Amino acid sequence: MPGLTIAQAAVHTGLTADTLRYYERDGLMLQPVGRSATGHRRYVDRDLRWIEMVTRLRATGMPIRDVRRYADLVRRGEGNEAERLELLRGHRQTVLQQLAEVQEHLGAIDRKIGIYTDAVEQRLDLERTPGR
Amino acid sequence: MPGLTIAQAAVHTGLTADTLRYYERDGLMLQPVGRSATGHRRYVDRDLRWIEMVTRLRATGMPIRDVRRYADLVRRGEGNEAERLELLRGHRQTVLQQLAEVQEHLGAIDRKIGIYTDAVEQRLDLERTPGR
DNA sequence: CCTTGACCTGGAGCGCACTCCAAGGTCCAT
DNA sequence: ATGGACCTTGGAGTGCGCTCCAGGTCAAGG
Repeated sequence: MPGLTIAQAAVHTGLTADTLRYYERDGLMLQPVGRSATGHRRYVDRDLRWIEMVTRLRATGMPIRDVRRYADLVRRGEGNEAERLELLRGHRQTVLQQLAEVQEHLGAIDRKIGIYTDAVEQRLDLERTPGR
Repeated sequence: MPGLTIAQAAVHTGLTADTLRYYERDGLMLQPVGRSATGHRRYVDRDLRWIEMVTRLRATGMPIRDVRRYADLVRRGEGNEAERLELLRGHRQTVLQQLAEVQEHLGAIDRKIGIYTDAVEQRLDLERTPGR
């Protein structure tokens, strides 16, 4: 019987079995995952590669609803590459902006860390030379 | 009457008035925001600067509960700089890791964008030279 | 034969971070 | 002094993305 069980797919993708079922229910898969004779899901390569893409989109902050829109486009087959491109490029811009924002905020936090580091070192110095 | 009204503070901080009240209720402020004679909040400089720090922590993904822990430390006054440092440094590491992860995923998405760009351009070429 | 355990489904529940609302008081320009 | 914008509180509601659960099927091992 080819393909991975849902538990194996969970390990492989780093998601939980619950999340895999949820993604499928929610229309994020390109097609329903195949089933064994007894109705158990079998994840084949194509499924796993698609889940990897979904994971990348999610990990970069794309909402489920937009992942579904993308899945819808891919599912419809060739001919809408321009639309897919627009969606991905839009997402790219969003991510770049977020990255820049986070980096700026992190810079400010780093400066704060610098201040506390100085304060703590000064305290240590004082302790090292007691009697003021 | 000194300080900004909640509406003005909202504009200044980029948060909503509701969120400002929520932050205060949830223990994220260093002390309760001052009030006018009639009980309306007045945000002074110190409040606004603290909210900016909170915003930076939130924007870099720190959960409310950790911001509150940090606020608790600062509220307790001098002497726990080492603890604050530990909290901020821990957060810094988390953020750096996230940034790296997002950048890696974005790289993969960029490669996908490249593929679609090629596909779309090829389609355009075909249209430009009809009758294959 | 019986238990164990992996899987199934539909649906409820949860944690997070807000966001909104009702009912009422305040401010101020005309 | 009146209308309308703004503020107060406590508490309920929302959207997101899972996460968990009950009750059931099925196959394999002891």
